[in-house]
Amino acid sequence: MRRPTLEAVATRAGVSKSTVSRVVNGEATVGPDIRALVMRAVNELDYMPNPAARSLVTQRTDSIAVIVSDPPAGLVSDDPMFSTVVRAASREFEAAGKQVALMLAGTADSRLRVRQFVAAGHVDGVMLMSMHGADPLPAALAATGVPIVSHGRPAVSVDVPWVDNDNIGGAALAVRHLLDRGRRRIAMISGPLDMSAAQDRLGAYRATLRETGRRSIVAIGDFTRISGAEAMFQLLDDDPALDAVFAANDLMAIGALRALRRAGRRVPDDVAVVGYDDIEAALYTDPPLTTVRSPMGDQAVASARLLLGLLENRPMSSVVLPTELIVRDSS
Amino acid sequence: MRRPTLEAVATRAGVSKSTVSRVVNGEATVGPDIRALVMRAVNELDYMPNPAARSLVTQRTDSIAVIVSDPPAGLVSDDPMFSTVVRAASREFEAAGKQVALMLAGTADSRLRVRQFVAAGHVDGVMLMSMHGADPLPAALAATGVPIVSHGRPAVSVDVPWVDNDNIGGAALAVRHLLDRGRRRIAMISGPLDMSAAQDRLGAYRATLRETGRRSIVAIGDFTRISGAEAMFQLLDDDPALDAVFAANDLMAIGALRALRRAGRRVPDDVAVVGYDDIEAALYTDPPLTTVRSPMGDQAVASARLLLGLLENRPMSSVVLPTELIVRDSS
DNA sequence: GATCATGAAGAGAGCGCTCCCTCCAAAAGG
DNA sequence: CCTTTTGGAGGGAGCGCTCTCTTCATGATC
Repeated sequence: MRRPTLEAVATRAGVSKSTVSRVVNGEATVGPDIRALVMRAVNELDYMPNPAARSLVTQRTDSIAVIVSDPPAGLVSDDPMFSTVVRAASREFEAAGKQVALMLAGTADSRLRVRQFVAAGHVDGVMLMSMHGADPLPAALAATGVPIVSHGRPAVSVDVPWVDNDNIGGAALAVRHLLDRGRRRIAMISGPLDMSAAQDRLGAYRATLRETGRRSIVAIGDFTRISGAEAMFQLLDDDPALDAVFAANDLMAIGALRALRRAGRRVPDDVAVVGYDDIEAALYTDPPLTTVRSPMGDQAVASARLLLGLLENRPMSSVVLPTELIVRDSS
Repeated sequence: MRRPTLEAVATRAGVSKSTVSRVVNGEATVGPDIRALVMRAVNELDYMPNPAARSLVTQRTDSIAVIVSDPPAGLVSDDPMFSTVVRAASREFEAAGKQVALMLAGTADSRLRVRQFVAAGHVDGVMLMSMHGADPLPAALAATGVPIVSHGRPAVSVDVPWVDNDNIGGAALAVRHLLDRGRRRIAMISGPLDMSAAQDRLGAYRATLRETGRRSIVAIGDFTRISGAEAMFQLLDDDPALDAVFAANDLMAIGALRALRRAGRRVPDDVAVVGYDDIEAALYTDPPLTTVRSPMGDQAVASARLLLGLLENRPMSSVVLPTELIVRDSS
């Protein structure tokens, strides 16, 4: 037994397919009595339009690809960014009647898959997340003509509108705060330098220190807890006298906290720590983490809205959201 | 300008649509020379089959709905379970050539959306995540005839195969460990009782204590950090002399750790803490958290495989995965 | 009463693909 | 040499829907 079709509903209601189509799509040009008749038939048969047939003719799919650059299996599995951003964006898209197709793009294989998927017309739009600099995906997708937005400014300049937080301003906030607290030797744990957020935060750290004539001390991580811990150990090695560290995200700050504990340093007495993002976990560290709040959820929502606007052919442009320093006990 | 169709490829290669279709779908009954001819035309035109047209006739979509019961906006945004499970399952589905459609099912509205989406034939199968007891969704979806699996045993008995970890065995492990450590007054922070995992963990806690003639002391949380902290305060209020607490997941254990710190109790000296799940964060608490490792990623992979098997009409049955106690410094 | 404007409903082509059926040529068998 | 078998290729119906075009009824206008 097959699912009922438009035609079945039409027959049952004693009207034409066209009329049923009009009712189902909410067009105004149908008399109220006929509309009621059709609705009754629809309900009786539990009719639902076949999405494949519909999108075959409309050339729309009412779905959006959310593309996450996935690390190789096993790495960074519980990234709070993923959860927050995907959820917030999904809610926004669902509210607009768009379905979210989630795709992981880590390997070259999966990037090919993604490109094919998008080029085949599976989705009406694409939202990119956490793109790395070397990634050829944004350009490849832009070439398909499908509207794209990037959550986070792409590292290489490519003609894709984006939404980001004020990484430069936020990082400057963090460093100035440490300076205000009287810290002299402020180190930084940077994110991977092929991501614009990492570049900007590092750049602002350097610039701010330079203003006061101080030297920068940097170790590079990859935004994971473990890399934060490793970077911290290295920094302690490089400059045992450091009295503050600014981590480019909270996850690395958490790793740094653990490394400092292991190394016998007290926070904030010996070393002050400031993170970035203000994830929920920052409230639960010991001591609670001073951090720069980046409005991750808002950023995701803004990205989604940007894309939705693009789909309606409204002129849209990139957005920078403000950040805020949240002072807790780690600094 | 439109994307090239099968017909365009056929014309260019000088063969029939049927032949192109055969080549594109990898059928064996095409001569090697003709196949090469067609492939050349495909590449030259950058042809990609239109998925809507294809699924209109095949009645397949090659996609899977992953349905997450989403809490109201703003709550538990950075659930590590979400990230781990969604990613692991996605990878598995993608490897099998299935696309993942992510749907949030929190409100009654969204549940209706989900039901319609599935009933309309948008997907070939459904994977349910973290279903609560009262949720009518599993039954409603089962009625559509689309294959379903549940990640986590559904609370109410419904004819849906599932994959879970050994909640009873795992919780018993945790409690026995605390008893072995000489703890006398062992409290528990339970998860929401409309979820089977919470029920089973609580049940095993009670049963294990009963064996040794001890009283159980329980507070109920909802698997979030904040609820863990609140539950911990309540437990301290109820029984200031408690010397151990078993939290039904690590997030709540982390909340409990913070509450204990605020209340001036030392961990593990005054109060031992054991969690459940072994999320990555458990390694970074102070002190590092003793916990029951539930193989979340494996469970997600197993759920995905179960569904993929169902789609191939292979007979499949529910799975229980073993757990393991990871002893760290909090107990 | 004849003409025209208006709005509601029906007819049917066509979206791009798959898959059943038919056809044909070459190989195998008598 | 003719018939039968076989495998590779083409023809074309039809999947379920939308949307343009057409038709028809109604009421307004002269």
